[in-house]
Amino acid sequence: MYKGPEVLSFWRLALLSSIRDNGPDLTSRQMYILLTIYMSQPPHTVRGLAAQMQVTKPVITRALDSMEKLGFLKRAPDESDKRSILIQRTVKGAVFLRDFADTIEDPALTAE
Amino acid sequence: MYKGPEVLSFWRLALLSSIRDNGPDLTSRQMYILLTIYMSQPPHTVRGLAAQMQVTKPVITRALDSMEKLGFLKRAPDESDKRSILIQRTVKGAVFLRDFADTIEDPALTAE
DNA sequence: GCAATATGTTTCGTTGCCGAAATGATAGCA
DNA sequence: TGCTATCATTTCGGCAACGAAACATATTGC
Repeated sequence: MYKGPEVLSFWRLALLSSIRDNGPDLTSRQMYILLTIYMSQPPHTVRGLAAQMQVTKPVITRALDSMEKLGFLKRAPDESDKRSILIQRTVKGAVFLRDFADTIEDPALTAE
Repeated sequence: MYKGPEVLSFWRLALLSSIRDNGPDLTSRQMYILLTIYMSQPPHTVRGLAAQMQVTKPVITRALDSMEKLGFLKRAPDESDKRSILIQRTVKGAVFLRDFADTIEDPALTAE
């Protein structure tokens, strides 16, 4: 585990790599949602994410809109409760996260 | 060093803590600038940061405006070249970063 | 001294996110 | 059947960020 100044150093270099990477720059909330979809067990719903993050549901809806437009995830109807939707992964989203992990893990990849 | 999925897990939990923290939510660029001011040797100038981050100068100017308004840093004139400014630390900025480090280091701090 | 260059800021128009409130659709319950 | 609650979305006005270009000021070089 990183401790003290180390964690800030890591965070700083990771940010720099990601800033220079010229990919779509997601907000913290968008990034957290994306990571959750890919790293945590389904099902994922708007209300579930909103509760977890302690934000309102429109925040989730809008973040999903943005990332669905990018092709990083997709919505699917929940047949057992038609008020709900299920948020699902896409290949493009998986690739994006894989690249992101590589980028922040090894800052040299985007060094000048 | 974190590797593979680990780095994403760490990043995800750190984001969640920071989202729930109810502090000012800085953009990636703002956060990187702030970390640089506090962790890297002065002098720090607009042009220097812009070059480092590979962004345009207005991006830096506006980020400095935001964070100066928050009291996280201050501008000081460079007497040796009056076209330049020097970006300096503040107590409030140091406290913010210290809290941020604590928060992302120990997600339990903001657990429900 | 004066044109060319460099620094940081401001302006312009655009885009995107925010919270709060209202809406449409579905489900639960009596 | 109706009433209420829940889920997600949309709307509204406001705020903040973006890139590109123009700007004011200061410095450099001929």
